[in-house]
Amino acid sequence: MTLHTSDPSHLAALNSDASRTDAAQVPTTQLLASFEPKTIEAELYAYWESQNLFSPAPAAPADKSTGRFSLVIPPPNVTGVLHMGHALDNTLQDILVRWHRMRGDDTVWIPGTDHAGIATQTVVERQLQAEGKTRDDLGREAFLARVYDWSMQCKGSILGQLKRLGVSPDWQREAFTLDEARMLAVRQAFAELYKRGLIYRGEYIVNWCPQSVSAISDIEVEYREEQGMLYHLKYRLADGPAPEAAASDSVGPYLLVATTRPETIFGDVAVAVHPDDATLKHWIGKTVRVPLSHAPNASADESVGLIKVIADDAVELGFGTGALKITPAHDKNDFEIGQRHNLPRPVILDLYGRLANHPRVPQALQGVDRFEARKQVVAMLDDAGLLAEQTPHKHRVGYSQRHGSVIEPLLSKQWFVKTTPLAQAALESLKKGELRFIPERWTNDYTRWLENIQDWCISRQLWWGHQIPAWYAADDIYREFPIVNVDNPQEKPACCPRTGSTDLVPDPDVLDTWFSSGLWPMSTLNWPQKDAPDFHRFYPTSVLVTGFDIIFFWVARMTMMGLALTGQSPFETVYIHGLIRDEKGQKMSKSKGNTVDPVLAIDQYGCDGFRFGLTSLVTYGGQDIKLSPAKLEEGKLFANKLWNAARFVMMNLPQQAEPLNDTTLWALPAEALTPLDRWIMARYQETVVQATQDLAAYRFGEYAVGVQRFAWDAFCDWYVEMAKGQMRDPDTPERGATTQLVLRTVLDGLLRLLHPVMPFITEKLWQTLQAQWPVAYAERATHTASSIESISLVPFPGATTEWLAQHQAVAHQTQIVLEAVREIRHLRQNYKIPHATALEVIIVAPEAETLAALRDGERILRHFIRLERLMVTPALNEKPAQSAAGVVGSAQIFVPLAGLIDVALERARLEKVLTKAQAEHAQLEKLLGNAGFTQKATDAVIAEKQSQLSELATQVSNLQTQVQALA
RNA sequence: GGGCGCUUAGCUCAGUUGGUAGAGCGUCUCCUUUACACGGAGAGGGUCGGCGGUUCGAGUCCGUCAGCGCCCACCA
Repeated sequence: MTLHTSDPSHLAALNSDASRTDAAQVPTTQLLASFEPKTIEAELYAYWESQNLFSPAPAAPADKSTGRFSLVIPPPNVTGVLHMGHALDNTLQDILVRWHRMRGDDTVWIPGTDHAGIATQTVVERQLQAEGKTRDDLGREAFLARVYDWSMQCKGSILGQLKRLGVSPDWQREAFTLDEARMLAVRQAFAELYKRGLIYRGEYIVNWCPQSVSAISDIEVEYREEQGMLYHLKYRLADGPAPEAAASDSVGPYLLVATTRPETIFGDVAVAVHPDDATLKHWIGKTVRVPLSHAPNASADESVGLIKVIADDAVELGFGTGALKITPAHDKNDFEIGQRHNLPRPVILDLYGRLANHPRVPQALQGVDRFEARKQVVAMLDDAGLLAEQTPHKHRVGYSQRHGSVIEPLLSKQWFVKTTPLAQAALESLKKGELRFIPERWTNDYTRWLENIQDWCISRQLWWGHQIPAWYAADDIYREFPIVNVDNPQEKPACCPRTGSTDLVPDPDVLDTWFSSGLWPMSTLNWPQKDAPDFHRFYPTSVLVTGFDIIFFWVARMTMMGLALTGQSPFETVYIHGLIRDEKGQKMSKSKGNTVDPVLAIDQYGCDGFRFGLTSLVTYGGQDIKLSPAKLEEGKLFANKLWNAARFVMMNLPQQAEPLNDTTLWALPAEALTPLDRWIMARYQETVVQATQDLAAYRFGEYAVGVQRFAWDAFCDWYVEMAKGQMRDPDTPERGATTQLVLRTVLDGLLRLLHPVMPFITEKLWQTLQAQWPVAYAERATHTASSIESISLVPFPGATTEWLAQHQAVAHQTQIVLEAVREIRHLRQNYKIPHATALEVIIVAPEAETLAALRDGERILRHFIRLERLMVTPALNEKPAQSAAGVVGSAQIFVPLAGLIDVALERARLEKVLTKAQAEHAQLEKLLGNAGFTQKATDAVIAEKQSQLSELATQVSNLQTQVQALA
């Protein structure tokens, strides 16, 4: 079947095919005997997209009672590849979105991609490198054009992969963190925060990545424990003997200073000791000489190497030598100490991580890479007799998360966000209950981080990104006086307010990618554009679905920015799922080579099977997920099962033009229904209730597994099997039509229950069923007035609680019949009675209700068990001899097998069952005899225990009789 | 140094207001019955990591110990 985008209904084709078919011959026989996902996925997705099925109605519904559901996608990197984390994240979002859409909520899910500043720029720079060029060769404009082109090229690929997942975001609203609309938001946000003093420019220690030649933020640094060296260096008293003249340990006095980074000694401006350090106290105020400061260096000032010993309690007593060298430009802690003591801060490393051409640095070392310099400095120190000791030392080294290069703390002038007030607002909002985490425990991590937050360095010395909307007068060559057009952020400022100069140059730096990501829930809804209807209609969003790894990077930044700029938390709920790991529980990573490509998995298991398998692994506690192919395989098998169940139903349904109302079945009088009809209907209703509760509580795994159990166990294994009998029994032809009604109605509900997690197969089966015998729904999803025929737009099943209340007891009684079937099957298997042998079965049920249920269920028993003779009686004068026996509730089952059974074997088996029943009985008796229990337990619990006790008592006595009969 | 998570059947894991345990896979047995062998029927298998406490009652709450994993933190 070909789909034409202009064809309003692809069902039309289906219907017309069907109408040409002979009425007796149903079109569904065209469905293949096994489900082949590939044949339907692309076709249906194209159909959905062409019909704009994922877009909400043009305007918000006037009816205020309609629910609202909005969420934004965590935007994948535009040049990235879809991984399993995306697959899980987006599947869960899609489940929510499809569910809410079916419920008729005003639903939108906004898709998009992230420009991923450093990551993307790096890749393109590598491409250039391969061509023997640098970004400077191209120039800023040409380079950006090239990155942009490449990004757009990649975007199609990642979005295409996303579509393979069958997700249903509103593609009409697709956004990109670096597009025009998002740029408006970034500039507005920057200007507003700047105006309020929440963004500032200043010179501080930043994490410098010498490889990307840019600053990065604190959380982009990853610390690894490493085995390094701790060097003890001799800082001689300045007025002691001339140092380099006599390189020997005997020359003193000197102060021993411990450091892991001897190459930074040239940036030393002091040595600090703790004011209470008894052994070193007397050094305070003395002047010492920085080692090697006399190394040949023509330009060196004689006084340069002379530094003071100061007191500061940031020095940890008892660590190392007790003396700390202070290098304010190359260590955060030293920077702070330097500030307190008003010390200079010479920068002795350049932007590429080499020792700089600085007068303090010996000429021989200038331009030498930091790690090479370290080796050379150590050698020089050793030669000069200034290295007292070197010991192995474990310490943490910062690496760029992105590049893997060692991060250099470096004094640098950058833009920062003053985060403390923003974090404070976020914490208050949390306290007021405007935001909640699921699972709740993530609240702690979020809170702790916000409480200890550091200012956020947002400028990057890159080209790919949002250029910082600040300018400088052309003659302000050190960029000391930024000019931000706070009142008209989208425009370049007219002139410098200080000098009136109109010759302005833009700040060359760009913003951290997370700055624009932090605005995502607002910017995608077109904040701050005038009259942005989406913003008013969908902000704040309902839920954010993401992994815990970006709570700090992204979630916290969004809440801070959202609260600061709109006064509202950008979302009400944050649902945090676990990480997908490989089968051994290891994190998936490209370098380990243990990644699973979701697209390949979809090819292998089918999208629905893949989604189902993945979802069934999701736990409420948000545990990490070990991805096992077996689970995906199970999903695939389930899809196949569903497909075949539907095939069976369709093979047994008439071709009918007159629509069936979805309420018809539930209005039938009880007499029109068989016990198993009522049983499956009750089980269906229970499943609807449970599935709805699970989805509402974000229990994705329970939802999926719960519906699966109903589908497979209840519907397929019991009802469909019984339906065969009900439809083919010549004695009760009237049952056939009712059974068809049950099959059609329950299957329809089942498909709708599963649609959120298995969109393709349910759509295909639903459409095919509709073509054969349409169902008309009492309520229709309200989010669109369109007449598109899709399961996405019909209501998610609602429970008919009155019906359930009325029939539950009967359904429960029928359960006993099914248990009897199981017990008899068990006896047959236990005695290895061939399947072909018809059995004689005697059931003794003294209890009226059970007796009635078993008598009503005779057809069920006869259908599932090959019976020669069946007797259901309240009492028996004489116990059947030579019988296999069993108990179900208060009833006894006998299968006389004269001469066939092994008396000893049966007796042993029964005794085992008896022992178990007796033990349980004894425990219950003890419990009920315990005054503490009867006084404190609730009535309901006591009543339940009492009924269990009486049933067990009956079973015990029955079993005892049976055992005796075999004596 | 703080904080968090996990430890339940051979394997992978559920188990949300405490009422003596469940699923899937695997194992064993049987069945090609006209939706599906990508299937059906049945069986076996657990002192819920150790110890202690609260309680009439604990896999479930508290304490403690052990093992595994993760996050955060300026000991040079």
